[in-house]
Amino acid sequence: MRHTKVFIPTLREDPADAEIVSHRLMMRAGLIRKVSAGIYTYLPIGRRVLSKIEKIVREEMDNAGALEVLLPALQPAELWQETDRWHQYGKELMRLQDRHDRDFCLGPTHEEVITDLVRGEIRSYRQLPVNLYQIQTKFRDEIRPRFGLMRGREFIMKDAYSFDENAEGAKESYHRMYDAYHRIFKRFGLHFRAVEADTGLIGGSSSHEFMVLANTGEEGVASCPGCNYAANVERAEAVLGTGSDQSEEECPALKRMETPDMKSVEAVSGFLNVSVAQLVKTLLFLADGRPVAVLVRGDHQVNEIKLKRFLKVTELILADADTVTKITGGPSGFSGPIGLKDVEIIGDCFVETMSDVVIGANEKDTHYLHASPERDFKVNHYEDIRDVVAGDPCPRCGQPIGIDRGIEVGHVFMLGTKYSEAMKATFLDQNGKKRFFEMGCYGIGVSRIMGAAIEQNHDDKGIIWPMPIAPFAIHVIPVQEKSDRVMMTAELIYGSLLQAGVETLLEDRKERVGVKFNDADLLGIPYQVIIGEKNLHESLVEIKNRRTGEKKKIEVEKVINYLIELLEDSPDESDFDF
RNA sequence: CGGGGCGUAGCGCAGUUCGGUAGCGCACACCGUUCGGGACGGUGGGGUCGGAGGUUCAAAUCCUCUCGCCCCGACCA
Repeated sequence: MRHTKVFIPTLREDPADAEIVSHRLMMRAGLIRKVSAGIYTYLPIGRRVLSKIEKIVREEMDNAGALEVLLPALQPAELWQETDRWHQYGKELMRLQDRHDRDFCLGPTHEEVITDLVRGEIRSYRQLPVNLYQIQTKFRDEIRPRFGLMRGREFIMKDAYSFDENAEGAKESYHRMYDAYHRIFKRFGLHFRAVEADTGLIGGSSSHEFMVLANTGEEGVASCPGCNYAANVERAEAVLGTGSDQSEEECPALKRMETPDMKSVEAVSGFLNVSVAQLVKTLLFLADGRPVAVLVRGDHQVNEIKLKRFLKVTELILADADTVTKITGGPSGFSGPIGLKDVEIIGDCFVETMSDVVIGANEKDTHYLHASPERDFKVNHYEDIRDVVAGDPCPRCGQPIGIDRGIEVGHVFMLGTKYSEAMKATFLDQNGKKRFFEMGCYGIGVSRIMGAAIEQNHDDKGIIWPMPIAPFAIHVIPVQEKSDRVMMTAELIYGSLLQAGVETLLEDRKERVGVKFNDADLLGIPYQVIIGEKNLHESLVEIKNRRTGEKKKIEVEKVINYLIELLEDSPDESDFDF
């Protein structure tokens, strides 16, 4: 396409309200515009990228035997009342009423609608399994939409739902989707990991998240370099490695120590000149209103999801300063397990292996030295309740694991019969017996992928698209638009590429080169063909690799074949050799 | 919902402390020069200062209410 015929309103300056890099670059490169918080318009280039993403998703879903449908975004309350999610979903559900005051919502997800469809149409095990998917706009009234496309109130998602006659079949469907997701993300040309994940509100027995790795990601991803273990840090098991035990040396007697104003772990460790790993911090929580003391090593973090699961509570709040004093008798910052009364004490497993530690004394400006679990204080339960950290042993093979940041772009769940039971969705099995469908659901955040791809692939000049989802493959840039020779060559190359089926953008604006080059780098089309008078005198044009910045001069007659070969050879970002 | 910040031209901002009738840069239109990394000169157009109410001779500026946006937190595919 010709630049002057496509609407690409680039911005010279960063928009004031865009914080993260993908948001800034999508605004600047003219991919999106904001309409309201968490609500965006996709401009032509943005829409092209979405189409690329959708095309790959469709091809792989179709290959995996899923069938595309389109479910309504506007959904009646009755369906949601059947599963009780009309209430459970809370304020995140966008609700509205029609002119007769009947309740509706804008779908944040489609389990209810799809289950309603299937229960009405599928009667026999002979019709199973079935997997239906759609690419559609979803609505979630987020507490706080943020990060541009990363957390919108309206966003585009591919969701698929599988229905099987039994658990084994459901497992098979799940694995088919899991494999399809691997192919999809590989084809996008993105670095990603599939990780074990928490099932959250959707429920079900098993689930994996697909994370695009980027250091701006919101999620922590623990993964093992030695085996294929990978998990969301929310869920990753923290295990004791060999050698984590302290020496058998006798621990000296407990000793009180003045620690004036030393409230934080770092302050105490600095003041006493001991490592933070020699401290045990005590955090007070209110678990459904009940006070609980939690012990973890000074440099470890309490994992509230694990703790919640262990305590089997729905609400877990870190106690405020007043509550701490009420529970422990001492000021916040000096809490410890010694002398705590009427409080359940949960210790992280690692604490059990420690001895001779520093702990708070539940008294202003005081800590204890040389404390040892069991000898000096009692712990009711030892449990894995902390976040894993880099270097922790892999729970499968024991090698030290690494922690990366990731952006969740896909999630697959085994749902079991949660929805089919709630909605009485049954079929007849071989014996003519009614059974509930075994379900699975599978989501891909289509619009979020666009943002995640940019988070992972950009530099200070702009976007660097992986070829498979780039809006165009080649950007043809004539330098001097007044030169007939330059313009004719540009038109020739542009025309030939189009004829060869290569998606090409021709820079045909009357702008200075600086503007053209800077906008080209901002747009991030993988290869730029730069046509200038100087090189043309020697019948050469220049090809610039946007990712590496590498430039190569090629003879005009050979450039089309050269580019076509280049595109065939480099389907993704990991393969950019000339 | 709690904490912090911001709404002035399409975009980025100054002006608000201390009231005096709105400005800068970019962008846009036209003319000329320039032209392989965001040019220069000239001319020109564009504003209910987020909205409502109030105080005042006079309000972008002070007061009250309200709407919107951004960031942190709790929460979440």
